[in-house]
Amino acid sequence: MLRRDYPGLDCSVAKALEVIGERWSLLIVRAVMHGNRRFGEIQESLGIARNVLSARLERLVEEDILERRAYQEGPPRFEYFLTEKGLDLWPALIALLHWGDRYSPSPDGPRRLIVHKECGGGVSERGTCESCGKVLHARDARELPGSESESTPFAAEAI
Amino acid sequence: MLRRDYPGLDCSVAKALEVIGERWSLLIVRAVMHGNRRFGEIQESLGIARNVLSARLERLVEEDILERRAYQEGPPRFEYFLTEKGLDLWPALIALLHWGDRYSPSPDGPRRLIVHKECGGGVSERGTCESCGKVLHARDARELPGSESESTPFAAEAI
DNA sequence: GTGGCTTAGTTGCATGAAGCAACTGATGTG
DNA sequence: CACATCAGTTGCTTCATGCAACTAAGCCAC
Repeated sequence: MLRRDYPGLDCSVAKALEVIGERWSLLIVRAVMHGNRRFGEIQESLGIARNVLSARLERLVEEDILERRAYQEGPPRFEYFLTEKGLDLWPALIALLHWGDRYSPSPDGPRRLIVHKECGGGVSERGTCESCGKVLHARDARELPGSESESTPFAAEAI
Repeated sequence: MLRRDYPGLDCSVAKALEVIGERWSLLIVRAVMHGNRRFGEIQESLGIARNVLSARLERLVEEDILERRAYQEGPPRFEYFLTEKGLDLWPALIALLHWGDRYSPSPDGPRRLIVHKECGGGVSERGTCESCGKVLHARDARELPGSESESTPFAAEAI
């Protein structure tokens, strides 16, 4: 990507893309929302090269989108959590997810179903609950297995 | 970016990013929404290298996000317009714009103001009208000058 | 009709990011 | 002691990006 910034552009979309527009960045955020917290988990779930993941995590922590917390001392080991700033990417992710679903659909329907924790209603393209109509945020939603089954807290204890 | 695809990832966000996740792609879509239709206009408004713009436009046309239309024969000249698929990126762009605005604010308030054409109300992070509450789409909104003044049809005649 | 201007690209080259595989370092297990 | 695990780091190759210069095709003025 040569440079990650877009010099001279006074545009909020460009500012956002300077932070999360690099290859893999947004997918890492999504992986963490999905419940992957450790280096190895994220690496495996995305199939990203380890050196690239290392660089991206460092930058995402620098940008205050992820937080790195030690979960043991022995050999120091860390987990990555989303900050508020990171969780606030949820509406953008939901919009992209719906767009991807609409225009590159998988043969067996939506790959994963995001639902409102409280009432179980589907989450619309705009991040609102299709059943109760509430405007949702990252912590209000969780992910259902869809076709694959795995761990499924969409930002459940993401903090 | 080496590869633009994310092989092996069964995720709608990844599918979306395979199409519009390359450096510059989303900014080109935004530039066209903003009213830039010609090669030179887009190039100048973004400061992108001409060969890269050429490659991106070709791909966006291939992916049916932009449509290339001749506006003269003499020396063949073209303009680029958004398709429905391209216009449907609006909610994602709005979400990113708000996120960028919140976390990389410009010193003099929002860089550009997006408003509901019909009633003049502001457009929320979710792409709804803050005044009348309607769920908006690309064609329902337009852009106000903000701090800079320029042409301002946010997808006004984007088709 | 020759030189210059505009528009929309294309070509060639230097740089640097991404991918891959192998390695490190600290620790825990049989 | 040998081996495995986890979280990276290092070295190397390949391909995308950015820059600048060039092409092409018509238009305009003198």
